[in-house]
Amino acid sequence: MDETAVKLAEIREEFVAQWGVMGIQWGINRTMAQIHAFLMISAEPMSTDEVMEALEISRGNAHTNLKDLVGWGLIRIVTKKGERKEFFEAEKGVWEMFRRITVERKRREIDPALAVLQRCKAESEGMEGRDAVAFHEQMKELEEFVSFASKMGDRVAAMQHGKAMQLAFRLFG
Amino acid sequence: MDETAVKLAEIREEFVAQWGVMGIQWGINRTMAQIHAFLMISAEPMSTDEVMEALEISRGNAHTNLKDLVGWGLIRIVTKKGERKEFFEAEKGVWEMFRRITVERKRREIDPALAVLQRCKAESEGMEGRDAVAFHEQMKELEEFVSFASKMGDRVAAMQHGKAMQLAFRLFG
DNA sequence: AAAAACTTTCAGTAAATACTGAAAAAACAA
DNA sequence: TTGTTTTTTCAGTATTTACTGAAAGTTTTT
Repeated sequence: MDETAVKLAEIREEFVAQWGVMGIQWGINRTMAQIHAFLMISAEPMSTDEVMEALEISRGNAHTNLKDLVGWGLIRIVTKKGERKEFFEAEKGVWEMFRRITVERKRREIDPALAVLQRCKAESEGMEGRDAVAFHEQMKELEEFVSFASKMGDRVAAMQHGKAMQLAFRLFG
Repeated sequence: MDETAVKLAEIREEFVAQWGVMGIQWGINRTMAQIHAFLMISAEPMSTDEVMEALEISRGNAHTNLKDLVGWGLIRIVTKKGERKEFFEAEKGVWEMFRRITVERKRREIDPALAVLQRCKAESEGMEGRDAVAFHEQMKELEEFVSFASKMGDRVAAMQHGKAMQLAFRLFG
């Protein structure tokens, strides 16, 4: 292996390691972020065994996190002809990644919160007294905002890369 | 305490509890989310002791999470004349809350990721070979997108409620 | 059918995170 | 100054989350 190849391998490892550290701050686990990083910079789809070896993790850990990433829509399972095992390939397009993260976060974080707010709003509807009215009003404002955020998420997720960027630049470019 | 007051107390407790559950899914801790919920629906600023009592948590826990919330800009310290202790009051406006969360998340999650990407991009600059070029290209695309997201965050955070809503409705209303 | 290749689950363990309660430090009052 | 109130820190503990390695399950091949 020549000098350049060694250097490249180092940078790639550094990227995977650092992306893992980021993962912790994003509230997803380190391994999941590392696997995602590893697949993002892999030219070919990788098998569970290759992931295990590259990150020095157990089969169970690799399996669980690979399947979680599939659940997030950030990687997909592919098969190679003549091979029996599953290979995993990352979505590489940044806009598509962003779209899928938006969809999932909305589903996991926004919508459940909205349900809580709607229930609290409904249950305090029509109650009398300063405190009750103030509570109801607060729930209403939160609900309206989160509901709006939820709709925005849908709209953004429905956009094509080109259209989205065109719009973004028109606003802020 | 009349029936309505009992009912209200129940809904309020339910809201605090559920907001805590949400907190876990958002990657912040349960107690922090509960304190935030409690202060959001409190008419008056609350002392550490009142928070401890309401949520049945220790002084250390209350203290740490109150100070973390201050760090997020979601609550502020206020003093009452004649009282020596500190009281805490939540920012109640939804847009202002959103703005502060945006600012902090950018600072804690986006900007560090951007730094990683910029470093990886710079270190693979000008390297030769298919793999190196592909890696550099991927870093470049990620960096450009995250950099753009970072700028968007700044713009949104700088907007006043009215302007933001006006814009949002023009786009998606 | 049995064997081989591969995937999934899970009990046990390791590591990270959150919380308590009490002691130390700081701020203020007498 | 000394005593009182309030805030902050932190060692020890509890709880939660992540990970391992091996067993069980599944699919495909022979």
